[in-house]
Amino acid sequence: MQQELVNFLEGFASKKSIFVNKKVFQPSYKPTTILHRNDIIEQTAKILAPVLKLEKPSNLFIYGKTGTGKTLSIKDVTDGFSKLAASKNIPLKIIYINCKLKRVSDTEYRLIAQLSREFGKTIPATGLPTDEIYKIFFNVVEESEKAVILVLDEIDQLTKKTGSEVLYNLTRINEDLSKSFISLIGISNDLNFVDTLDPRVKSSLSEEELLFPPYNAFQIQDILTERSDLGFAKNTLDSGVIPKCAAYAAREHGDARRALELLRIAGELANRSSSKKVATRHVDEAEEKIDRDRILDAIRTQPKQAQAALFSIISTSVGKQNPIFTGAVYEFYKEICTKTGLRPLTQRRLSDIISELDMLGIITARVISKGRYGRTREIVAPKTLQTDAVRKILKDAINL
DNA sequence: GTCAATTCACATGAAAGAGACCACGGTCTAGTG
DNA sequence: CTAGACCGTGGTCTCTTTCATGTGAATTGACGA
Repeated sequence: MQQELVNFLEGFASKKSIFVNKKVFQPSYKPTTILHRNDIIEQTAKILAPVLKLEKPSNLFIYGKTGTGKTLSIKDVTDGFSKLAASKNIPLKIIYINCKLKRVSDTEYRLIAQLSREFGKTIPATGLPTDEIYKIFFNVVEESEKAVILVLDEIDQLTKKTGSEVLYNLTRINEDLSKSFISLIGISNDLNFVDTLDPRVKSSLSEEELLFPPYNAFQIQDILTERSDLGFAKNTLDSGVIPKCAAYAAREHGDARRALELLRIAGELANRSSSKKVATRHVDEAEEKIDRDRILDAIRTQPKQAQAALFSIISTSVGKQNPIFTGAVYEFYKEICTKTGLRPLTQRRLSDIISELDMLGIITARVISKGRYGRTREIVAPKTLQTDAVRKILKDAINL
């Protein structure tokens, strides 16, 4: 190892870290007190209360933007109920499922299979007819008298992919159950989600609704202060740091998760640059780094075809002032494919890939009409992507 | 000059196909007592 | 006789292709002033 590096590492090891407990900044960390959510937690608990008398509570629908404490608050409430039920011997089963998890619970089959697994059944990942799975699930619920509360986080992801069929079946399953019942709690980031639902599902799912408002800058400051007292060593934060993180996050619709991440990265950057304190400039750097990392990560994890498409986009737009269009990208893309031996996709598919890349925030693409000269997507690759480093990553990825 | 019709270059939708997984049940095979 | 290997069938899931339809404004061309 190079002497320089050794020196650095020695210095690094002997120096005191700014952090005393990094875990408190992780999204999975569960604080003992949840700030600024008391009233909502109380309401939720009241709605669910009948379950303790083995009466079916109303289905509950919860919405609010990301990082507004939805998941955290609900988990807090349900944990409370679980404990209470356990101490009073109430047969209550609370199942929390995140519908976004790929290959676990993002389709009808997988969701029901996952539910059955929660009851201790072993279900193959695929291979059985869907109604078979429903039967298994039904039987295991009906096996003994019990109350089931089903929390479906990111429920919008589920219906986006599979339609509202599943939800309809789940809300209706109570009609056939005699000993037990299932209450649904749906959580969604998408405020308009309910309106896109099938009306039958809509009315039964949202018997009760709760909205999690975004945190304002002061509330985020409270949260950050609380966490940093736990996570950072004493007197390692410049006074402006927390307000700045809070301000950034409040601007992005009050996302507390993001604020915490920002603070953590800023701390890490300060650590690495071996300064004794976290300064506001570290926050700026952190903001930039998060952005960059997110995009690079997204690029790296894309499937090959998408990478080839992105490479075509970047290559065609490099050195050009004007935005480029789908047709040009597709021409270039076909060339790339013949060069690399990749099977070229149809333009139809490429069009979808481009809009997917846009959704991921990697590029900007919007549909414009050029009148007589047709209708197409105007694609802009940000300057930060038009670097040799990015192109190299992509080139390697598609073996060019 | 005005206005509706036309036209371009794709976008967008729906449906269906291909191929990878997988479970299940039946048949065959080889090893065991 | 039996455990395990080996099909064939039928199911899900993801990624694509195929076919069909939609779309917004620049351009065109007819019309009237």
